[in-house]
Amino acid sequence: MYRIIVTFLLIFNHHFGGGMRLSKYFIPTLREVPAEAEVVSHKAMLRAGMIKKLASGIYDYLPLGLKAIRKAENIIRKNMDLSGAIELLMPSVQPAEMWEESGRWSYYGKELLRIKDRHDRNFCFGPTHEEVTTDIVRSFITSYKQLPINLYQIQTKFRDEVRPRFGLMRGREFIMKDAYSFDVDDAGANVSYGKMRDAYCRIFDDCGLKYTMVEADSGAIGGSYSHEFMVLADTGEDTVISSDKGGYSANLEKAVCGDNWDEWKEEILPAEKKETPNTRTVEELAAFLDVPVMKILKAMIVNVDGSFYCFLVRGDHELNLAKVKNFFGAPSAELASYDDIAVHAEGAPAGFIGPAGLKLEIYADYAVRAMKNVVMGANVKDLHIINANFGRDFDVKTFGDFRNAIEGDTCPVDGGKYILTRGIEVGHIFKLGTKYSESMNAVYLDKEGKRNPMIMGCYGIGVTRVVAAAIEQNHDEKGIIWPVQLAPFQVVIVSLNPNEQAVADLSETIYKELSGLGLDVMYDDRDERAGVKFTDAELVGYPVRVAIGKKSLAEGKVEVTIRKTGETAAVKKEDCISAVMEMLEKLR
RNA sequence: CGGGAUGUAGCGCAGCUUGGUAGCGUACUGGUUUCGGGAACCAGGGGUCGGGGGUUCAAAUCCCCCCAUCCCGACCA
Repeated sequence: MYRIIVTFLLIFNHHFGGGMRLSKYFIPTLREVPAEAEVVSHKAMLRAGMIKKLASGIYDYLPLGLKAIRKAENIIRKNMDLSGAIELLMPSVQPAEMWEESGRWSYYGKELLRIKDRHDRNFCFGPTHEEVTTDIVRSFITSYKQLPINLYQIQTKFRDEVRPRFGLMRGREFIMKDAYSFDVDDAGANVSYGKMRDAYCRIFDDCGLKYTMVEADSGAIGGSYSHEFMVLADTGEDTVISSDKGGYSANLEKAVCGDNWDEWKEEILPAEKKETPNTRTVEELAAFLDVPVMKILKAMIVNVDGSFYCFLVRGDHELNLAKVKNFFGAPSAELASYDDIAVHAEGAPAGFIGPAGLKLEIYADYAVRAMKNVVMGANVKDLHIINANFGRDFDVKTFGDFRNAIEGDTCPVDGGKYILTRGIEVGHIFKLGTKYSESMNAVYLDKEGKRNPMIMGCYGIGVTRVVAAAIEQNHDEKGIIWPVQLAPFQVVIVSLNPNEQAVADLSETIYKELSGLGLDVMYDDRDERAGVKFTDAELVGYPVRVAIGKKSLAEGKVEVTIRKTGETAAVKKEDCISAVMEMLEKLR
């Protein structure tokens, strides 16, 4: 019996925790930051010896980095399994046929890394796995009785990003958890979606991260919905819009702007032409005329899938092309090129375009309707019209929500004021509908024996990005401050005088006891000076540090320190284990 | 893809203008002392100066081409 328990403990430790001696481990910390790193998490991961760059956007995961990645993966795996999703593993290299079938071989641009095998057949390195999953499901699932099903994997992906940057934050090769659900009908798909939403909340809670779930743009794929999970960090690449009343949050592309403007209380003035040489930007124009930027009517010519329209927004607002695209239900919308402007703007160069006299349909943002006595382009170089007014001087076909929200806007959902924060997109869940099931013929027979396409959802988490985001959110000038749940090692034992027998013995004892409890313990037994060990410990970011040295040991004590707060307690050596456990508990 | 910059020892940098035997800091190896907050001294090892071509008696340095890496932009006229 005893032997069985011991065996179990050994296995348990091997899989779920255990100790490591730093003298026998591999954490190549750097004293100086490689010049290539710009953002906090990138610098910290390089300095802490977690990653090494192999090529642009492609990194080695060194042991410490891999440990953190595995922690995140295990939290994700546990919650995915709990939600009823089933893990499998699909190939990273995929045949072009799959992608031709779904129509994405030509649609997907240069981000898709295409490769050929020795027989000159086309393959790609998978940036995502809708096609492959759909192929599996259509091969084996034919009846409503086998549905719903949700399959997921944790796999290395490759996207040949235009501009990889910020280390693991936007790499080309990265690790992703992706899940795909298949349902018999819309209601079922909504249930599957809800389960994933709940699982994602649990995952990011379990990771110990501060995050928010926001409504996201669902893009051109179906009229369904989508949510993003954002880890909040000042250094985030994305803007999160939320109402200060807490009733709404969304990303910038999606965040709704209301038709809730009061008309400006101004007397209507006669329109007048003004020479405005070299005022290409709104700021230059406003400065030249000495009027506020918001009095300027910004006119832009937009190429919506080959058709051209003019869009008007207030000078201090920005046009949101995603909203334009969705308004027309078009696959693409972009600002017109200079050549196209020359054709469609009556010869006026960019900067002097105005709605009056254009042979294009004019659309305007809601905020424009409230404007009075505006400055607009005269469609002639170096000429603007001041005191122009809607109805008298220009017309608009339709007003709509066509702009980016800004701080202080009134939220049309709950009436609060918009607040902008920065976030890092770590998860995205998506109701796909039948896009892939229809193009790839993933159908099932219902109770009546009729063929129906399955309703799909897809759900992604950037595992490596979660790790980077955790650092971005939790660090100080000394280094990383791991949330306990993601920490590669929860505790470090720093032996300050490894050559003193008493110190070495006690370090050894405490090390064995803590690792015996299933904790991930790093024992810094190196023959290094105290300063080196402390600095490394802070850089690597162990949540709890136990310092054992002859000075405090002379009084029978050791020091236990919390990385996050710097809080240190000198505890009796007998109480060390319980003090560590207590601190770890407090940090969870 | 456009603009800017950089490439010299593992890492951080100088040298380049004005061509003439490749340097500093740190890291690394050996030794002595030290060692509870990145130790001191002594002695060492380590370089296709991103690659190719050109000019020259002579190129890290000047010229041309290429490559790589980073930053900014590629939506606000």
